[in-house]
Amino acid sequence: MPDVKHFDPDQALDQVVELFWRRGAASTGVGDVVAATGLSRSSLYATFGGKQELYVAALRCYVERRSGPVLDALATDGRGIPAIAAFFDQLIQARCEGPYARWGCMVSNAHAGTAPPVAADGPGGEDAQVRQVLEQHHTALRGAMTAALQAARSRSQLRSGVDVDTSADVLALLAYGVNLRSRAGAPAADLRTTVTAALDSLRAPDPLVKES
Amino acid sequence: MPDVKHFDPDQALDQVVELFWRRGAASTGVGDVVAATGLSRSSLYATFGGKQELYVAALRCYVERRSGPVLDALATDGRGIPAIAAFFDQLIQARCEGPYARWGCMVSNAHAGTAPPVAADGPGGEDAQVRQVLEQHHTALRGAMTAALQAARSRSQLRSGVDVDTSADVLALLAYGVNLRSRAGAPAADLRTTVTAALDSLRAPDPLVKES
DNA sequence: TCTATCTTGGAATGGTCGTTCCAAGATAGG
DNA sequence: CCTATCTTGGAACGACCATTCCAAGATAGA
Repeated sequence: MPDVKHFDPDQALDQVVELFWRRGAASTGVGDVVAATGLSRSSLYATFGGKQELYVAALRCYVERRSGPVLDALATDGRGIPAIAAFFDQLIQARCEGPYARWGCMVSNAHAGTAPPVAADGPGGEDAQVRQVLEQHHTALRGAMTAALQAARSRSQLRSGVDVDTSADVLALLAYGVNLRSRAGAPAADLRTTVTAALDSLRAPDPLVKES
Repeated sequence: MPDVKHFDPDQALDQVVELFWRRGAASTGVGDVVAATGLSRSSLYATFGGKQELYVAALRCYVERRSGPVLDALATDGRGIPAIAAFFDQLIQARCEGPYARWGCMVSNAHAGTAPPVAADGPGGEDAQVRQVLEQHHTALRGAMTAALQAARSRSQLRSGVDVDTSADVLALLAYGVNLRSRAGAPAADLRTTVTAALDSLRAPDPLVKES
């Protein structure tokens, strides 16, 4: 009997993601969302709730549809260190060129744009859901790095003494740094040099087949 | 003949720094600044100009008075890797405990809270001054890391094959990651383990004095 | 086709934003 | 003490904010 929605919420959410990703939650008004999606305020509020819920939905959408596939690819890629290098190459390219150049990572941006977790800030805290998504994403990132490093270990690509778990943490923090600096305009070449150095520090030296 | 200011602008700026540092520029209103400093709007605007100029002044103040001394200490400390380890220890402690716990780093936060540098965004861009401070701080951070690593090299603390400049970049990006993750609530112990692993990957292995 | 039910456009609301303005207060050279 | 000049408190302003509301439109089962 009832009427049906005149738009696709998933597609609308994709546009909202791009807004919040580029400009951040605090600097983006509901009016901007209305203008970008073409929806009316009524549909927006009926479908997603208020601005905060819309932001959380967009952040979840980013994690699931943008980060998720890339991290899954890294986690299941069995090549080891080359897979990690490819991941960072792809990351730096996306952060510095193309339609999302200089937008950073929506999750990294959210780290800085979300209120700090103060004590006695029970699950009622407005940003508690945001922090939960941040934690979920961090776990996924760490997990993907760990899997890739385990593959590297099993292929004897790792220098002796390299610990897989803590090295995964180092690479994860490095990714946050890349995301942050790319948003400020860091040259892609610099970022590439830096992550290459980090990966080289994990790699086992070539079994000296050639020397010059 | 004229009247003289009834307050100390430098001290007021310190309070403003704490506001913008904790809550970010977009989420902090001029009313909040008035409440925190006790100044009137008139004095505020007469002394610092509008909100954006006030934020830039606060960011510069943070870089000069908070980051500056710590980076200088790192750059002139001649101990090498122990100096870098001490720097990160101090950083993580400040980021996770005490009065500024979970505030992150104001500069790192600014990376995410500032509009991306779009093309044809001449020096008139509103956030151009912010990005300039970001770049200045990044250069100082890199420089301090480089100096410390050079000290480490001259003390033969570095593994052979470690490049000082690119390793400095890696450590700088790592610091951004620490700042970001600490704001989201990352445990200090985890961060410490991670940076220790990163430093270990640079360190030359102990001249096997003992084996077990 | 009729109608109950949902959606949609857009006006309206109360609050907050950054900024301006001015009368009253404070200062220090004359 | 006087007064030119700056500072201060706080009211006032228009723009914008997130949110609500309602009449008009669209839908699909009966």
